[in-house]
Amino acid sequence: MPQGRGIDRSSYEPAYVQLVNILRGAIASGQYQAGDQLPTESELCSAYDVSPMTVRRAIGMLLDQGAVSTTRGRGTFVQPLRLATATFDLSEFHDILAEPGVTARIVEARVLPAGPRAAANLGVADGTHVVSIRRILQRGDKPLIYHRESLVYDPTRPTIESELDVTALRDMFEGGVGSGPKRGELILHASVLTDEEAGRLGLDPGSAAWVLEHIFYGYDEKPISWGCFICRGDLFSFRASVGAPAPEGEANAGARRNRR
Amino acid sequence: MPQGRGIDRSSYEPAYVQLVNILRGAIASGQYQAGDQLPTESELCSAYDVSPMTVRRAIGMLLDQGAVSTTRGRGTFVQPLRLATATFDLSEFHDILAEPGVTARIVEARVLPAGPRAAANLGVADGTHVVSIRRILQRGDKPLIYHRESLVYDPTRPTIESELDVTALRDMFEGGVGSGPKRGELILHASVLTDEEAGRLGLDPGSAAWVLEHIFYGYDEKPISWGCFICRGDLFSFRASVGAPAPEGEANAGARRNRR
DNA sequence: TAGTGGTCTAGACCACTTA
DNA sequence: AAGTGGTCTAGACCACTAG
Repeated sequence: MPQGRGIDRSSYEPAYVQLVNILRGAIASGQYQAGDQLPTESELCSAYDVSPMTVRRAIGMLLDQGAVSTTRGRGTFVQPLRLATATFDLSEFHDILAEPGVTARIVEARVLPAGPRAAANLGVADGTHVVSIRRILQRGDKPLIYHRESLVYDPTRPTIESELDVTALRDMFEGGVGSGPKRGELILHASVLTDEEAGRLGLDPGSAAWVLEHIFYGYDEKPISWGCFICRGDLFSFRASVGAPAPEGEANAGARRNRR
Repeated sequence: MPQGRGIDRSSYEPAYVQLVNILRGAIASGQYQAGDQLPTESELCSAYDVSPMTVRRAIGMLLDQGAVSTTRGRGTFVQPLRLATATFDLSEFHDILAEPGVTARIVEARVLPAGPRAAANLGVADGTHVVSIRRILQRGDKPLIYHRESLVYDPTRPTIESELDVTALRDMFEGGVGSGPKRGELILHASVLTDEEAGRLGLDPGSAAWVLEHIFYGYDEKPISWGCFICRGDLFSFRASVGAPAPEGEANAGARRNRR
């Protein structure tokens, strides 16, 4: 049983968060190692004088973090380090868009017949007219991201003008894409800049780049838009950690919920 | 209030899962749209005849999925689509390693003085001897991933031999890295193959590639290993979705075949 | 002040594993 | 048969938001 700490009932920190930190600390320090069994729920209940639901919630959080696994009838066991649990997010992109000096410059916006790839992805017949938008995200004069997008052309939905400024992109990350799309799929590719892309971004053709491809669907499950963000490989990378999170002594847990 | 469904107490599916599906369906169908307030917890309790904890758990899941946000004193509200909530995982790597015909071929394994980057990342003095391992992951004869790794040389820990076969890599994803490391950090870069890397992978120099860089730390918070997986950009991509997850009945059309 | 979600209690019954 | 985690109940008090 972890030593030296108990639950501080007067703390602003909920009991279940304290318990998570106690257990995670015991794992991080090697007191419980991969494969070891944690104390049973009832043991934890009596050891820390909390109710079963509180222990359950703490263990549930460790489960979500991949730190332990549970088997009904056997117990709770410390999980070994697994790369497969690592996840990457788009916070770097989001941070870029949130910066004050970042603007979007439209380099093309017109209605034209869809190419074969756009038609396939948008679920329309080859040659159907779609709205094509190309824009550069830049900080000052420095291009960061080149965005190409094709939207199904729907004259009854005049949202197009509102799609054109920076806030449209910012909203895509932060606040929602109009009220239209209900669901999106993203694919991240490694790529190398073509001549056109390199020209837009002011780099040499053949430079490393990310491509973040996206498709958005409406409530009817039909595609609304398809496009991709082409990002300088030298400016963006993705980070993740596995195992015991952040060695910083922060009491950062619990902050996962309730963003916004 | 969502219509037409109730909680089936005789189902193998827990009540809270059923409630999540009911609410998510109501959001996906547009019955509740971004910004709308969901029924309060007590309303849901009486509407579906379940206890507060069950409703709470269902809403907690929607919160984790980013589908709703909650504010104490105000209520529960449907979240708009936000790209920033998308996460990518390494399941493709994991799947590759799990395939039966995939093997690891050691192309180098020796003790040599650390270069400046390895020394810095491993936290040892420049020129300290480290174990350098380079291997190719291949399916049959086809190279998929080139892995370079440097391990701090510790004669007291003779785990080195066991690090050399396929299972060592598989375990890194699935089962854990020996019993040594406790924590790891990962960085994903977009890159372009150097001559040496291209030679190892049987591709042309300048091809697109992923580089997954990793550092593992032991219980003493000292680095144990540093290295990177260099992966063919044409074979790997990362997928994620935002908003209501893809419907069961496979309506995702062309999103699958697409590879830029 | 009324209503909301956030936390927590002290149990219960069940399915499952192990011996 | 004993012990484990998985689900669920029917409340409680609190902090916060709103009118």
